[in-house]
Amino acid sequence: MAKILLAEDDENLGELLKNYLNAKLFETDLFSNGELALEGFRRGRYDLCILDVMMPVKDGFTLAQDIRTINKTVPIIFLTARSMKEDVLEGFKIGADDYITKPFNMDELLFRIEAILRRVKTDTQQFCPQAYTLGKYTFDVQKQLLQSGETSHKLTTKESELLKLLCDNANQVLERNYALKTIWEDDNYFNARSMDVYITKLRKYLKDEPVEILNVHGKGFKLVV
Amino acid sequence: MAKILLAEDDENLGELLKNYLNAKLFETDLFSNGELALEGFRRGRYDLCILDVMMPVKDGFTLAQDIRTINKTVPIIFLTARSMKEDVLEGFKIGADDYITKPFNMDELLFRIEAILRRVKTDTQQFCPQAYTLGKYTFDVQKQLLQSGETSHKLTTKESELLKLLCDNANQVLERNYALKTIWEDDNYFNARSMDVYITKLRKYLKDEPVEILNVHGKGFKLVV
DNA sequence: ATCTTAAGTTAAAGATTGTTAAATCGAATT
DNA sequence: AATTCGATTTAACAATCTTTAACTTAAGAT
Repeated sequence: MAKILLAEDDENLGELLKNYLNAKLFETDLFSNGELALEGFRRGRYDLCILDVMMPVKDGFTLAQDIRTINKTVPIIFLTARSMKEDVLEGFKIGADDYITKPFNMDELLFRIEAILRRVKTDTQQFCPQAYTLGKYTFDVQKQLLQSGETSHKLTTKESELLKLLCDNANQVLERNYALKTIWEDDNYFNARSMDVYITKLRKYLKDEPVEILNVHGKGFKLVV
Repeated sequence: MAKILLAEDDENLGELLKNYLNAKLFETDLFSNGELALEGFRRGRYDLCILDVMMPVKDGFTLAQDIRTINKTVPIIFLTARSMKEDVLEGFKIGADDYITKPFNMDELLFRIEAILRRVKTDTQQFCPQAYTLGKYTFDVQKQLLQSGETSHKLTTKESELLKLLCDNANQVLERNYALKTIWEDDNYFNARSMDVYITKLRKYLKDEPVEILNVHGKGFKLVV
C-alpha cells in the first residue's frame, strides 16, 4: 500500500484529507508545516508527497526543493489556494507532477494520485522470487517447478496457482469459493469439480512427502506441513 | 524531441495548439476525429496523446480505450469541454494521466505535458534500458541483436518485438491479445498461431539460458528470469 | 440405517499450445 | 518483368492442459 506524505497547515483540511486517503487504503502521515514535513520525509520512505503551497515556517515550494535534493523522483502534487498562475508554473518548474487548486474535489485528487502512482508503479513492479519447502521438494512459484535433488515436476499453471494458494494458507483452511474465485474466476459446479481433479494431481506429487492436503468437508482444503 | 498525437475536431483550436506545441519543440500530428487518430496511432510512434473528449465519429474516451489495447503505457491527456465531473472520473478510470478543461491556458498545458514526460523519462531511464540481459546474452533492442562473447543471433523484426514485450513484462504474464494487438495489430486465429511459431523460435535461442518462456494456458506467456 | 450431498478418482473429450515444414509475401536485385 | 532471398504466415500434426463426465467413496443429516 502506498505511503503518502501530506504537508498542510490547515488542521481541519489536513485531518479531513488524511482520513479520506486512509479510508482509500493509503497510509498517510500529516505534517503541519514545511520543517516538520521535511524531517518526516528524511525519516520515512514515501511514495508520493502532497504539499500545500502556503505554509508557515517553510512554504511548499521551498519544501519541494529540499525534498528534491534528497530524492529526485518522488512524485509531488501541490495544493494552491487559488488559481495563481505564477504559483502553478513555478511549481511545475521545480518538478511537480501535478497541482490542484482549492477548493477541490476529493475524488479528483484521488484519481490524480492514482494516475501518478499507476505510472510509477508499472515499472517499479519488481519480481519477488518465491519459494516454499514441501518435504524434500522446493516449490519455485515463478518457474512453476517442484524440484528436489532426485526428481522434479514441471507444474502446469493451474497446478501451480492452486499449490501456491495452499502454501500461502498452510495449516489453515483454504476455502473453496475463495480458491475458485481467485484461480477459476467463478465458483460454479464445474469449476469446483475441476479443482477437485487438481487436488488429486497435487496429492500424487506429494504422496511420499510429510505434507498432506486435507479436505475440510463443506469448507475447503488445508495443507498440513 | 517528443512526438505528440493530438485529436481535436475544432479546426481552429487544433491548429492553434499544434503550432504552439511545435513552437515549443514538440512534433505534433493533428487528427480531426477519433477514427483518423487511431489510424495515425497505429502508424506512428507517439510519446503522448492529447485527446478531445467530444469528437465526431469516435469520441475521446472510446479512442483512449482503443489506444490502451494497443499500448498500455503511453500517457494520455484529455481535453474536456467544461468541468464535467463524471467525464473526468471516467477518463481517469480508463487510465488518463491528466485532463484539462476548456478554456485552458496554453502554458499550463505545456507544463502538464512536461511534468508527465519528465516522469516517463525518469522511469524509462531507470527501468527500461535499451538492452536486456538474458542469461549470457545481451539483447540490444535497437540493433535487434542477441549477443554474447561466443555467439550472437540477428533477430528478425517480429522476433525482436516479441522478445522486447516479454522483457518489458518479465515475470508477469504477457497477455496474448495484448501482444497480438501490439505487434500483429489484430488478434485473430492465424496471428495467434504465427505468434506461437515465434515463441518457439525465441525458446530455441534461449534454450541453454537460465531464463524461460512459460505458457500460461489461455492467458499468454511469461518470461521468467 | 438410509438418504443426500460433497469429495475422490480415472478416463475421455475438448481446447490450446508446440513444433516442423511448406507456402506465401515483399523487398532488393538482376 | 523475372529472380532471389529472407521474413512471415499458413498448414498439418503432435503434445499438453483443462474441463467434463462417469462412477465411487466418504461425510453429515434425518
